[in-house]
Amino acid sequence: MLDSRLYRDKRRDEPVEPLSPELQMEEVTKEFINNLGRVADFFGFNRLMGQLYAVLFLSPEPLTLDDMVKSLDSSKGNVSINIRALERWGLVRQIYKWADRKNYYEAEIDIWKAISGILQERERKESRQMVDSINQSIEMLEQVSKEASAQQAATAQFYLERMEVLRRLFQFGDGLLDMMVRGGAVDFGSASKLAHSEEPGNPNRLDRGESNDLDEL
Amino acid sequence: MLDSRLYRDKRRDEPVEPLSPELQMEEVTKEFINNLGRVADFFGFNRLMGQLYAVLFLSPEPLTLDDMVKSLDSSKGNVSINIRALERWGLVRQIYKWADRKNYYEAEIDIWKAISGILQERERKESRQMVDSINQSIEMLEQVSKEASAQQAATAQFYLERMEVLRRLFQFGDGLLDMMVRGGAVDFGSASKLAHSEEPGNPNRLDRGESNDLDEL
DNA sequence: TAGAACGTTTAGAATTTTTTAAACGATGTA
DNA sequence: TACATCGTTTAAAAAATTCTAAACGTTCTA
Repeated sequence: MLDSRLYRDKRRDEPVEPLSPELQMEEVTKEFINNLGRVADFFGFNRLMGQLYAVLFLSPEPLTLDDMVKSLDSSKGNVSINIRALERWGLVRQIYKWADRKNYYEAEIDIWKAISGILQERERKESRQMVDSINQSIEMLEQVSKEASAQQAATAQFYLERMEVLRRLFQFGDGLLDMMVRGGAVDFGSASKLAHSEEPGNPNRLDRGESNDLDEL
Repeated sequence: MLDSRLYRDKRRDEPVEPLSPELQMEEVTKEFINNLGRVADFFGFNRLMGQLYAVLFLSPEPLTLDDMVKSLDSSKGNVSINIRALERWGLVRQIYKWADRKNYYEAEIDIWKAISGILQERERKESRQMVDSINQSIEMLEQVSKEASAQQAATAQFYLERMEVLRRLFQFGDGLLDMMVRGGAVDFGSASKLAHSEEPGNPNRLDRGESNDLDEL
């Protein structure tokens, strides 16, 4: 898809004629746009969102819709929709210019800020949803294991054990996300113990007030 | 999609007639399968993979292809393909029974083990790819900023600054993944500084040998 | 008031992903 | 040998996602 002379496999050492600076810049830009497109896909957004962010990220000045339509060769409607999605995620912001009806956009360069927001609003939502659902299930299973026949109670008990494993995992994940957003510290030494149901003996404390040992969750 | 009596909105307090233990177990199971399907989707797999894992996760004995086809009401081909994908990711393993031609499958219960593998092989691949590409770009831009006109050199310089920001981010991410896999500790206090180009003054050391301060990457 | 410039919405087209049903090959059994 | 069982492959269908081009409403300008 990418027709790049610069990024091709270096092992075949064909003579690489030097490219003009203009072309080199163009290659760098294209490669970058492609990459962010792929990354966006990977993270559950879509290619165009990544590409739009890339274009803005490499632009010294804010750009208009039509600027972006041109540089990405996409349609105006598509760009309009996706740029607004980027805005909602805090990855892009709008700039207003005096006496200019056009909307200008620029990339949020403090990426960590944007990522924190995404983690908080998207990933944590997911983990909480899972934990909540599992907790409800556990409640129900405890009910069942009392009321039901021995046979059923045994199954319920089995479910309970398994559910508990997953609950720990997702709570671990949620704790991790929380630390990422709030700037705490996390020790993954405990993560490998997630599958086992023993109580944590002595949690490994870290040396900052903000830290959090995930075993305790 | 889910026709659940138990998980419906509790705020409308219609009288909830008690369900039989059988039905309760069924509800719990369905809810769980649905949830893992959604989660799998969220993480870039697909719904069926999550559902298959869920079914195996809640089964005391290993199951055959046809067992899973029945409990998920999917086609054999589809299950075959997706169960093998799960196998490749280390989320499911095959069990052989003597004098039985059928293949039996069971879930990997030590989930953290499986997740580590995924992080190592999928997410880290992504981050490394990005870092490598950016590094190549930076090299090229440094070239350009020497050879080119003042005008072009200025643009190259601008690109360089922006690229550096992203390089830091993805290296941070890669370091984080590495710590997750290897069981180290990570301090997210430094993450918020990612966007700024100042050198880290005094890295916050953590109290275990395995720890790693991401500023230093 | 007419028309241009701009961003959004929308209906449908194009593309990608997921699913199915049937064909197939391999292995076992009567 | 004939037949049944089992898992994989495959071609096509179905579903979901992404994209486009045109219509539209607003706002500004001549």
